Amino acid sequence: MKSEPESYSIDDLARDGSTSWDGVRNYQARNLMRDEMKLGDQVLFYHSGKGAGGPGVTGIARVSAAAHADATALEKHSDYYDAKATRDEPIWMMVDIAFVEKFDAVVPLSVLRNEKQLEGMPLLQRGQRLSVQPVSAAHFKHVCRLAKKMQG
DNA sequence: GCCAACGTTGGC
DNA sequence: GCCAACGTTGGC
Repeated sequence: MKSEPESYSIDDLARDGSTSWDGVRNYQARNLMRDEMKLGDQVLFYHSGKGAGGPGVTGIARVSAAAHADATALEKHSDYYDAKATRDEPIWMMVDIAFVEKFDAVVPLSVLRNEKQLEGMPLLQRGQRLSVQPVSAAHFKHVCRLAKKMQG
C-alpha cells in the first residue's frame, strides 16, 4: 500500500497502532481491497514522493479488518466525498491495517528495481500508479530480506 | 518543475 | 461507444 508520508507515514501508523485506509477512489484499488485482502494478510508499506530516504518500502503492516464501506464518501465536507455514493450503495470500500514493523532503513525503489528476484512485481512496472497493489509471497519475502540486509 | 502514464469526464 | 481534453500520480 502506498502513501505519501506527508499525508500518512509509517510513523503515523506506528503511533496510531492501526488505521482505516480511507480515501481510495480508484476502482482497481478498491477491488483489490475488497476481493483480495484478507484478515491477517501482510502488507508492504510504501512511501511515495519525497520522504526521508526517497520513495521506497518503509515497513510492514497487517490487515486488521477486511473491506468495509468507506463512509467518508458520504460526508459532504470530506475531501473524499462522492455524490454518487449512498448508504445502500456506498461504492467505496476500505480495509483496516495495523502496524507491524518499521524498517531501520527505507528499502528504496531504486534498489528494488535492480533486484532480479523482483522481476514482474507490479510496483516496478512502467507507469503504475495504483495505491494498492498485489505482492506475491516470494516478492514479499525478498523485500523483507533486503530490509534486514540493509540494517546490516 | 517536467513529463509520462493513466483514469475520468463529457461532447458527439 | 469513441475519443479528445483534462486532472492526477509520482518518479526523476
